[in-house]
Amino acid sequence: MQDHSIETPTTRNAKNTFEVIEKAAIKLFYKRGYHGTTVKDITAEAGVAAGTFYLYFPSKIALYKHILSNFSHNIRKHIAEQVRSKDTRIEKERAGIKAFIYYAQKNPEMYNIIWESLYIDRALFKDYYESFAVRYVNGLEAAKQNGEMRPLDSEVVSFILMGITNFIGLKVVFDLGENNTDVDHIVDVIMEVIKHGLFK
Amino acid sequence: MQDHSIETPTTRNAKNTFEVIEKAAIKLFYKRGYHGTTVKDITAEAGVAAGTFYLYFPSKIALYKHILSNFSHNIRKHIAEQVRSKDTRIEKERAGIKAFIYYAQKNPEMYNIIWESLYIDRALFKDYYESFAVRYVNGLEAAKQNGEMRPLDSEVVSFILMGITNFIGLKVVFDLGENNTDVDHIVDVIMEVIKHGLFK
DNA sequence: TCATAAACTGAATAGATATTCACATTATAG
DNA sequence: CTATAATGTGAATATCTATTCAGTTTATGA
Repeated sequence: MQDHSIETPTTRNAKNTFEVIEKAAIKLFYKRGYHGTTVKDITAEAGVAAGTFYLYFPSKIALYKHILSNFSHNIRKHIAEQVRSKDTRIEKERAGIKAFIYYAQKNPEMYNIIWESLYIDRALFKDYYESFAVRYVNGLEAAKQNGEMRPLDSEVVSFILMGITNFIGLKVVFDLGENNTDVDHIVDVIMEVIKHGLFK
Repeated sequence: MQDHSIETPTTRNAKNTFEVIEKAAIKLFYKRGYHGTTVKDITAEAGVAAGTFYLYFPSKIALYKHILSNFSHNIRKHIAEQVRSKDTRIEKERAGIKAFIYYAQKNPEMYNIIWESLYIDRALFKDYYESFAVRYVNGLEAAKQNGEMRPLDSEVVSFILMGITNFIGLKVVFDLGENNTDVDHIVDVIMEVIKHGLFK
Protein backbone atom coordinates (compact mmCIF):
# COMPACT_ATOMS: atom_id res chain seq x y z
CA MET A 1 0.00 0.00 0.00
CA GLN A 2 1.38 3.40 -0.96
CA ASP A 3 1.29 6.40 1.32
CA HIS A 4 0.75 9.30 -1.04
CA SER A 5 1.26 12.04 1.48
CA ILE A 6 4.37 14.16 1.29
CA GLU A 7 6.27 14.90 4.47
CA THR A 8 6.46 18.61 5.05
CA PRO A 9 10.03 19.29 6.08
CA THR A 10 10.65 21.26 9.25
CA THR A 11 14.27 22.30 9.62
CA ARG A 12 16.08 24.60 7.26
CA ASN A 13 18.32 21.81 6.04
CA ALA A 14 15.47 19.50 5.24
CA LYS A 15 13.54 22.21 3.46
CA ASN A 16 16.55 22.79 1.29
CA THR A 17 16.94 19.12 0.43
CA PHE A 18 13.26 18.90 -0.42
CA GLU A 19 13.57 21.76 -2.87
CA VAL A 20 16.81 20.51 -4.33
CA ILE A 21 15.18 17.17 -5.15
CA GLU A 22 12.11 18.91 -6.56
CA LYS A 23 14.18 21.17 -8.82
CA ALA A 24 16.28 18.26 -10.04
CA ALA A 25 13.14 16.30 -10.88
CA ILE A 26 11.58 19.21 -12.78
CA LYS A 27 14.72 19.62 -14.82
CA LEU A 28 14.95 15.94 -15.67
CA PHE A 29 11.25 15.34 -16.28
CA TYR A 30 11.42 18.19 -18.74
CA LYS A 31 14.55 16.96 -20.49
CA ARG A 32 13.86 13.24 -20.59
CA GLY A 33 10.24 12.78 -19.55
CA TYR A 34 8.86 10.95 -16.55
CA HIS A 35 9.61 7.45 -17.80
CA GLY A 36 13.01 8.46 -19.09
CA THR A 37 14.05 9.69 -15.66
CA THR A 38 15.01 7.29 -12.86
CA VAL A 39 14.98 8.00 -9.15
CA LYS A 40 18.76 7.50 -9.26
CA ASP A 41 19.00 10.19 -11.93
CA ILE A 42 17.05 12.57 -9.75
CA THR A 43 19.08 11.96 -6.60
CA ALA A 44 22.34 12.17 -8.54
CA GLU A 45 21.29 15.50 -10.07
CA ALA A 46 20.26 16.68 -6.61
CA GLY A 47 23.52 15.48 -5.06
CA VAL A 48 21.96 13.21 -2.42
CA ALA A 49 21.81 9.46 -1.87
CA ALA A 50 19.05 7.34 -3.36
CA GLY A 51 17.53 6.62 0.04
CA THR A 52 17.16 10.31 0.81
CA PHE A 53 14.50 10.55 -1.86
CA TYR A 54 12.16 8.40 0.23
CA LEU A 55 12.53 10.60 3.29
CA TYR A 56 10.64 13.26 1.36
CA PHE A 57 8.51 11.51 -1.22
CA PRO A 58 6.73 8.19 -0.79
CA SER A 59 7.22 7.30 -4.45
CA LYS A 60 8.29 8.65 -7.81
CA ILE A 61 4.68 9.11 -8.89
CA ALA A 62 3.89 11.11 -5.74
CA LEU A 63 6.69 13.52 -6.59
CA TYR A 64 5.33 13.88 -10.13
CA LYS A 65 1.84 14.62 -8.86
CA HIS A 66 3.21 17.16 -6.43
CA ILE A 67 5.06 18.99 -9.20
CA LEU A 68 2.06 18.83 -11.53
CA SER A 69 -0.22 20.21 -8.88
CA ASN A 70 2.14 23.11 -8.21
CA PHE A 71 2.49 24.04 -11.87
CA SER A 72 -1.22 23.78 -12.39
CA HIS A 73 -1.87 26.05 -9.43
CA ASN A 74 0.81 28.57 -10.40
CA ILE A 75 -0.25 29.05 -13.99
CA ARG A 76 -3.87 29.63 -13.00
CA LYS A 77 -2.87 32.06 -10.30
CA HIS A 78 -0.59 33.93 -12.66
CA ILE A 79 -3.30 34.26 -15.30
CA ALA A 80 -5.93 35.27 -12.75
CA GLU A 81 -3.68 38.05 -11.46
CA GLN A 82 -3.16 39.49 -14.92
CA VAL A 83 -6.82 39.25 -15.88
CA ARG A 84 -8.32 40.63 -12.68
CA SER A 85 -7.54 44.29 -13.32
CA LYS A 86 -9.09 44.31 -16.82
CA ASP A 87 -12.64 45.49 -17.35
CA THR A 88 -13.88 44.32 -20.75
CA ARG A 89 -13.93 40.71 -21.90
CA ILE A 90 -11.73 41.53 -24.83
CA GLU A 91 -9.11 43.04 -22.56
CA LYS A 92 -9.33 40.12 -20.19
CA GLU A 93 -8.83 37.79 -23.12
CA ARG A 94 -5.74 39.60 -24.29
CA ALA A 95 -4.31 39.70 -20.79
CA GLY A 96 -4.98 36.00 -20.22
CA ILE A 97 -3.52 34.87 -23.52
CA LYS A 98 -0.47 37.03 -23.10
CA ALA A 99 0.08 35.82 -19.54
CA PHE A 100 -0.16 32.20 -20.60
CA ILE A 101 2.31 32.53 -23.45
CA TYR A 102 4.86 34.50 -21.46
CA TYR A 103 4.57 32.03 -18.62
CA ALA A 104 5.10 29.10 -20.98
CA GLN A 105 8.17 30.78 -22.43
CA LYS A 106 9.63 31.41 -18.98
CA ASN A 107 8.69 27.97 -17.64
CA PRO A 108 8.96 25.55 -20.52
CA GLU A 109 9.06 22.64 -18.08
CA MET A 110 5.47 23.35 -17.06
CA TYR A 111 4.30 22.68 -20.51
CA ASN A 112 5.81 19.27 -20.94
CA ILE A 113 4.98 18.15 -17.45
CA ILE A 114 1.31 19.07 -17.65
CA TRP A 115 0.80 17.43 -21.03
CA GLU A 116 2.67 14.33 -20.00
CA SER A 117 0.00 13.68 -17.37
CA LEU A 118 -2.11 12.32 -20.21
CA TYR A 119 0.29 9.38 -20.37
CA ILE A 120 0.89 8.99 -16.67
CA ASP A 121 -2.57 9.34 -15.22
CA ARG A 122 -5.32 10.33 -17.64
CA ALA A 123 -7.63 11.47 -14.87
CA LEU A 124 -5.14 14.16 -13.82
CA PHE A 125 -5.02 15.49 -17.36
CA LYS A 126 -8.77 15.48 -17.82
CA ASP A 127 -9.26 17.26 -14.50
CA TYR A 128 -6.76 19.91 -15.38
CA TYR A 129 -8.26 20.86 -18.72
CA GLU A 130 -11.87 20.42 -17.78
CA SER A 131 -11.58 22.60 -14.71
CA PHE A 132 -9.71 25.13 -16.80
CA ALA A 133 -12.60 25.01 -19.28
CA VAL A 134 -15.21 25.50 -16.56
CA ARG A 135 -13.57 28.73 -15.42
CA TYR A 136 -13.39 29.89 -18.98
CA VAL A 137 -17.03 29.10 -19.62
CA ASN A 138 -18.08 31.20 -16.64
CA GLY A 139 -16.24 34.23 -17.96
CA LEU A 140 -17.62 33.77 -21.46
CA GLU A 141 -21.20 33.36 -20.26
CA ALA A 142 -20.90 36.65 -18.39
CA ALA A 143 -19.64 38.33 -21.55
CA LYS A 144 -22.56 36.91 -23.51
CA GLN A 145 -24.99 38.20 -20.88
CA ASN A 146 -23.76 41.75 -21.06
CA GLY A 147 -23.63 41.69 -24.83
CA GLU A 148 -19.87 41.86 -25.27
CA MET A 149 -19.62 38.46 -26.84
CA ARG A 150 -21.66 37.03 -29.65
CA PRO A 151 -24.09 34.26 -28.68
CA LEU A 152 -21.78 31.31 -29.35
CA ASP A 153 -21.59 27.99 -27.52
CA SER A 154 -19.31 28.85 -24.59
CA GLU A 155 -18.02 25.36 -24.03
CA VAL A 156 -16.85 25.05 -27.62
CA VAL A 157 -15.41 28.56 -27.51
CA SER A 158 -13.46 27.74 -24.35
CA PHE A 159 -11.78 24.78 -26.07
CA ILE A 160 -11.09 26.96 -29.11
CA LEU A 161 -9.33 29.52 -26.92
CA MET A 162 -7.43 26.91 -24.91
CA GLY A 163 -6.36 25.26 -28.15
CA ILE A 164 -5.04 28.51 -29.54
CA THR A 165 -3.01 29.44 -26.47
CA ASN A 166 -1.71 25.93 -25.92
CA PHE A 167 -0.50 25.42 -29.45
CA ILE A 168 1.03 28.85 -29.66
CA GLY A 169 2.67 28.12 -26.31
CA LEU A 170 4.01 24.91 -27.77
CA LYS A 171 5.46 26.77 -30.72
CA VAL A 172 7.10 29.32 -28.46
CA VAL A 173 8.65 26.57 -26.34
CA PHE A 174 9.93 24.79 -29.46
CA ASP A 175 11.45 27.99 -30.76
CA LEU A 176 13.21 28.73 -27.48
CA GLY A 177 16.71 28.17 -28.85
CA GLU A 178 16.52 30.31 -31.94
CA ASN A 179 15.49 33.71 -30.92
CA ASN A 180 14.00 36.60 -30.61
CA THR A 181 10.43 35.22 -30.64
CA ASP A 182 8.21 38.28 -30.58
CA VAL A 183 5.46 37.27 -28.17
CA ASP A 184 3.70 40.62 -28.41
CA HIS A 185 3.41 40.27 -32.16
CA ILE A 186 1.98 36.76 -31.75
CA VAL A 187 -0.57 38.04 -29.25
CA ASP A 188 -1.56 40.77 -31.69
CA VAL A 189 -2.22 38.23 -34.44
CA ILE A 190 -4.31 36.09 -32.10
CA MET A 191 -6.35 39.12 -31.03
CA GLU A 192 -6.92 40.14 -34.63
CA VAL A 193 -8.33 36.71 -35.41
CA ILE A 194 -10.47 36.69 -32.29
CA LYS A 195 -11.76 40.17 -32.94
CA HIS A 196 -12.40 40.17 -36.67
CA GLY A 197 -11.92 36.63 -37.93
CA LEU A 198 -9.62 35.39 -40.59
CA PHE A 199 -11.27 36.44 -43.81
CA LYS A 200 -12.28 39.54 -45.73
CA MET B 1 23.02 -2.28 -32.87
CA GLN B 2 19.37 -2.08 -33.72
CA ASP B 3 17.96 -2.83 -37.13
CA HIS B 4 15.08 -0.42 -37.52
CA SER B 5 13.71 -1.88 -40.69
CA ILE B 6 10.48 -3.80 -40.61
CA GLU B 7 10.25 -7.11 -42.39
CA THR B 8 7.55 -7.04 -45.01
CA PRO B 9 5.74 -10.33 -44.71
CA THR B 10 5.18 -12.39 -47.81
CA THR B 11 2.69 -15.18 -47.25
CA ARG B 12 -0.94 -14.63 -46.38
CA ASN B 13 -0.44 -16.12 -42.93
CA ALA B 14 2.41 -13.84 -42.10
CA LYS B 15 0.54 -10.79 -43.30
CA ASN B 16 -2.25 -11.69 -40.95
CA THR B 17 0.06 -12.05 -37.96
CA PHE B 18 1.71 -8.75 -38.76
CA GLU B 19 -1.62 -6.98 -38.73
CA VAL B 20 -2.87 -8.79 -35.64
CA ILE B 21 0.20 -7.61 -33.71
CA GLU B 22 -0.19 -4.09 -35.06
CA LYS B 23 -3.85 -3.88 -34.07
CA ALA B 24 -3.14 -5.26 -30.62
CA ALA B 25 -0.41 -2.67 -30.12
CA ILE B 26 -2.64 0.21 -31.24
CA LYS B 27 -5.33 -0.86 -28.83
CA LEU B 28 -2.94 -1.17 -25.90
CA PHE B 29 -0.88 1.94 -26.64
CA TYR B 30 -4.15 3.84 -26.64
CA LYS B 31 -5.44 2.31 -23.44
CA ARG B 32 -2.27 2.24 -21.35
CA GLY B 33 0.27 4.30 -23.25
CA TYR B 34 3.57 3.19 -24.74
CA HIS B 35 5.41 2.78 -21.45
CA GLY B 36 2.44 1.13 -19.80
CA THR B 37 2.35 -1.57 -22.46
CA THR B 38 4.85 -4.44 -22.52
CA VAL B 39 5.79 -6.58 -25.47
CA LYS B 40 4.28 -9.51 -23.55
CA ASP B 41 0.99 -7.59 -23.28
CA ILE B 42 0.99 -7.01 -27.02
CA THR B 43 1.72 -10.60 -27.95
CA ALA B 44 -0.82 -11.90 -25.44
CA GLU B 45 -3.47 -9.58 -26.86
CA ALA B 46 -2.51 -10.71 -30.35
CA GLY B 47 -2.57 -14.36 -29.35
CA VAL B 48 1.00 -15.17 -30.39
CA ALA B 49 4.20 -16.06 -28.57
CA ALA B 50 6.62 -13.40 -27.37
CA GLY B 51 9.27 -14.45 -29.86
CA THR B 52 6.91 -13.98 -32.80
CA PHE B 53 6.98 -10.26 -32.18
CA TYR B 54 10.62 -10.10 -33.22
CA LEU B 55 9.98 -11.86 -36.51
CA TYR B 56 8.08 -8.77 -37.58
CA PHE B 57 9.45 -5.85 -35.62
CA PRO B 58 13.06 -5.37 -34.58
CA SER B 59 12.04 -3.63 -31.37
CA LYS B 60 9.12 -2.17 -29.48
CA ILE B 61 10.12 1.35 -30.50
CA ALA B 62 10.23 0.38 -34.17
CA LEU B 63 6.64 -0.83 -33.94
CA TYR B 64 5.63 2.44 -32.32
CA LYS B 65 7.31 4.46 -35.06
CA HIS B 66 5.63 2.34 -37.70
CA ILE B 67 2.20 2.96 -36.19
CA LEU B 68 2.87 6.67 -35.75
CA SER B 69 4.02 7.01 -39.31
CA ASN B 70 0.88 5.29 -40.58
CA PHE B 71 -1.48 7.44 -38.55
CA SER B 72 0.35 10.56 -39.52
CA HIS B 73 0.12 9.62 -43.18
CA ASN B 74 -3.53 8.59 -43.02
CA ILE B 75 -4.82 11.70 -41.30
CA ARG B 76 -3.06 13.95 -43.80
CA LYS B 77 -4.34 11.94 -46.73
CA HIS B 78 -7.86 11.97 -45.36
CA ILE B 79 -7.82 15.74 -44.88
CA ALA B 80 -6.27 16.35 -48.30
CA GLU B 81 -9.01 14.30 -49.98
CA GLN B 82 -11.76 16.29 -48.31
CA VAL B 83 -10.15 19.65 -48.99
CA ARG B 84 -9.18 19.06 -52.61
CA SER B 85 -12.62 19.50 -54.12
CA LYS B 86 -13.28 22.83 -52.39
CA ASP B 87 -12.63 26.08 -54.18
CA THR B 88 -12.48 28.92 -51.70
CA ARG B 89 -10.15 29.05 -48.71
CA ILE B 90 -13.08 29.31 -46.34
CA GLU B 91 -14.63 26.16 -47.76
CA LYS B 92 -11.30 24.37 -47.66
CA GLU B 93 -10.94 25.39 -44.05
CA ARG B 94 -14.35 24.06 -43.10
CA ALA B 95 -13.73 20.80 -44.93
CA GLY B 96 -10.30 20.33 -43.32
CA ILE B 97 -11.50 21.06 -39.81
CA LYS B 98 -14.51 18.83 -40.19
CA ALA B 99 -12.42 16.01 -41.63
CA PHE B 100 -9.95 16.23 -38.76
CA ILE B 101 -12.58 16.16 -36.05
CA TYR B 102 -14.55 13.31 -37.57
CA TYR B 103 -11.36 11.36 -38.09
CA ALA B 104 -10.33 11.90 -34.47
CA GLN B 105 -13.73 10.72 -33.29
CA LYS B 106 -13.54 7.59 -35.40
CA ASN B 107 -9.89 6.91 -34.56
CA PRO B 108 -9.34 8.06 -31.01
CA GLU B 109 -6.15 6.00 -30.81
CA MET B 110 -4.52 8.24 -33.40
CA TYR B 111 -4.80 11.15 -31.13
CA ASN B 112 -3.08 9.68 -28.12
CA ILE B 113 -0.43 7.95 -30.13
CA ILE B 114 0.60 11.05 -32.07
CA TRP B 115 0.78 13.26 -28.99
CA GLU B 116 2.64 10.67 -27.00
CA SER B 117 5.50 10.97 -29.47
CA LEU B 118 6.47 14.11 -27.57
CA TYR B 119 7.47 11.86 -24.67
CA ILE B 120 8.95 9.04 -26.71
CA ASP B 121 10.98 10.88 -29.31
CA ARG B 122 10.61 14.63 -29.38
CA ALA B 123 12.01 14.88 -32.89
CA LEU B 124 9.13 12.78 -34.24
CA PHE B 125 6.62 15.11 -32.62
CA LYS B 126 8.32 18.25 -33.84
CA ASP B 127 8.52 16.90 -37.36
CA TYR B 128 4.88 15.97 -37.39
CA TYR B 129 3.55 19.35 -36.32
CA GLU B 130 6.07 21.47 -38.15
CA SER B 131 5.48 19.72 -41.44
CA PHE B 132 1.76 20.01 -40.84
CA ALA B 133 2.29 23.73 -40.26
CA VAL B 134 4.31 24.13 -43.44
CA ARG B 135 1.48 22.72 -45.56
CA TYR B 136 -0.94 25.00 -43.79
CA VAL B 137 1.22 28.05 -44.35
CA ASN B 138 1.31 27.37 -48.07
CA GLY B 139 -2.46 27.29 -48.30
CA LEU B 140 -2.82 30.43 -46.22
CA GLU B 141 -0.26 32.36 -48.22
CA ALA B 142 -2.17 31.57 -51.39
CA ALA B 143 -5.38 32.82 -49.78
CA LYS B 144 -3.63 36.03 -48.76
CA GLN B 145 -2.35 36.50 -52.31
CA ASN B 146 -5.76 36.27 -53.89
CA GLY B 147 -7.32 38.48 -51.26
CA GLU B 148 -9.47 35.90 -49.53
CA MET B 149 -7.60 36.10 -46.28
CA ARG B 150 -6.65 39.17 -44.33
CA PRO B 151 -2.92 39.95 -44.26
CA LEU B 152 -2.06 38.08 -41.06
CA ASP B 153 1.15 36.21 -40.18
CA SER B 154 0.54 32.80 -41.77
CA GLU B 155 2.82 30.87 -39.46
CA VAL B 156 1.01 32.13 -36.38
CA VAL B 157 -2.37 31.56 -38.04
CA SER B 158 -1.42 27.98 -38.88
CA PHE B 159 -0.68 27.24 -35.21
CA ILE B 160 -3.92 28.96 -34.22
CA LEU B 161 -5.88 26.69 -36.56
CA MET B 162 -4.01 23.54 -35.54
CA GLY B 163 -4.57 24.44 -31.91
CA ILE B 164 -8.30 24.85 -32.43
CA THR B 165 -8.77 21.57 -34.26
CA ASN B 166 -6.51 19.61 -31.94
CA PHE B 167 -8.15 20.78 -28.74
CA ILE B 168 -11.63 20.32 -30.12
CA GLY B 169 -10.53 16.88 -31.27
CA LEU B 170 -9.32 16.21 -27.73
CA LYS B 171 -12.66 17.23 -26.31
CA VAL B 172 -14.52 15.01 -28.75
CA VAL B 173 -12.32 12.05 -27.84
CA PHE B 174 -12.83 12.70 -24.13
CA ASP B 175 -16.58 12.87 -24.60
CA LEU B 176 -16.69 9.61 -26.54
CA GLY B 177 -18.52 7.65 -23.90
CA GLU B 178 -21.35 10.03 -23.22
CA ASN B 179 -23.02 10.62 -26.48
CA ASN B 180 -24.38 12.22 -29.05
CA THR B 181 -21.58 14.77 -29.60
CA ASP B 182 -22.80 16.99 -32.42
CA VAL B 183 -19.70 17.44 -34.53
CA ASP B 184 -21.48 19.53 -37.13
CA HIS B 185 -22.58 21.99 -34.51
CA ILE B 186 -19.02 22.24 -33.21
CA VAL B 187 -17.72 22.88 -36.71
CA ASP B 188 -20.32 25.61 -37.14
CA VAL B 189 -19.14 27.36 -33.99
CA ILE B 190 -15.52 27.18 -35.10
CA MET B 191 -16.40 28.60 -38.52
CA GLU B 192 -18.36 31.42 -36.92
CA VAL B 193 -15.33 32.38 -34.86
CA ILE B 194 -12.99 32.11 -37.83
CA LYS B 195 -15.30 34.12 -40.06
CA HIS B 196 -16.48 36.90 -37.79
CA GLY B 197 -14.53 36.72 -34.57
CA LEU B 198 -15.77 36.36 -31.06
CA PHE B 199 -17.07 39.82 -30.18
CA LYS B 200 -19.72 42.32 -31.22
C1' DT C 1 5.51 -36.96 -51.34
C1' DC C 2 9.37 -34.76 -49.46
C1' DA C 3 12.92 -31.34 -48.83
C1' DT C 4 13.36 -26.86 -47.62
C1' DA C 5 12.05 -22.48 -46.22
C1' DA C 6 8.94 -19.72 -43.55
C1' DA C 7 6.51 -19.08 -39.23
C1' DC C 8 6.11 -19.81 -34.68
C1' DT C 9 7.17 -21.07 -29.76
C1' DG C 10 8.19 -19.93 -24.88
C1' DA C 11 11.71 -20.56 -21.55
C1' DA C 12 16.07 -18.32 -20.54
C1' DT C 13 18.93 -14.13 -20.45
C1' DA C 14 20.55 -9.77 -19.31
C1' DG C 15 19.88 -5.48 -17.72
C1' DA C 16 17.01 -2.09 -15.46
C1' DT C 17 15.12 0.28 -11.66
C1' DA C 18 11.79 1.52 -7.70
C1' DT C 19 12.05 0.78 -3.06
C1' DT C 20 13.94 -0.83 1.54
C1' DC C 21 16.80 -1.01 5.49
C1' DA C 22 20.52 -1.31 8.78
C1' DC C 23 23.70 1.82 9.81
C1' DA C 24 26.16 6.66 10.06
C1' DT C 25 26.19 11.46 10.62
C1' DT C 26 24.43 15.88 12.05
C1' DA C 27 21.55 19.13 14.52
C1' DT C 28 19.11 20.46 18.62
C1' DA C 29 16.98 20.90 23.14
C1' DG C 30 17.57 20.67 27.90
C1' DC D 1 27.88 18.56 27.18
C1' DT D 2 25.04 14.82 25.90
C1' DA D 3 20.98 12.27 24.78
C1' DT D 4 17.82 12.06 21.33
C1' DA D 5 15.62 13.09 17.18
C1' DA D 6 16.23 14.38 12.51
C1' DT D 7 18.75 13.63 8.29
C1' DG D 8 21.34 11.19 5.29
C1' DT D 9 23.74 6.97 3.18
C1' DG D 10 24.27 3.42 -0.44
C1' DA D 11 24.39 -1.47 -0.94
C1' DA D 12 20.94 -5.06 -1.27
C1' DT D 13 16.35 -6.62 -2.75
C1' DA D 14 12.68 -7.90 -5.54
C1' DT D 15 10.45 -7.27 -9.56
C1' DC D 16 9.89 -6.29 -14.14
C1' DT D 17 10.61 -6.50 -19.08
C1' DA D 18 12.92 -6.19 -23.82
C1' DT D 19 15.20 -9.33 -26.40
C1' DT D 20 17.37 -13.86 -27.81
C1' DC D 21 17.67 -18.49 -29.30
C1' DA D 22 17.45 -23.43 -29.79
C1' DG D 23 14.07 -26.14 -31.11
C1' DT D 24 9.14 -27.18 -33.28
C1' DT D 25 5.42 -26.80 -36.45
C1' DT D 26 3.45 -25.46 -40.79
C1' DA D 27 3.39 -24.19 -45.64
C1' DT D 28 5.20 -24.53 -50.32
C1' DG D 29 7.23 -25.77 -54.64
C1' DA D 30 9.12 -29.36 -57.37
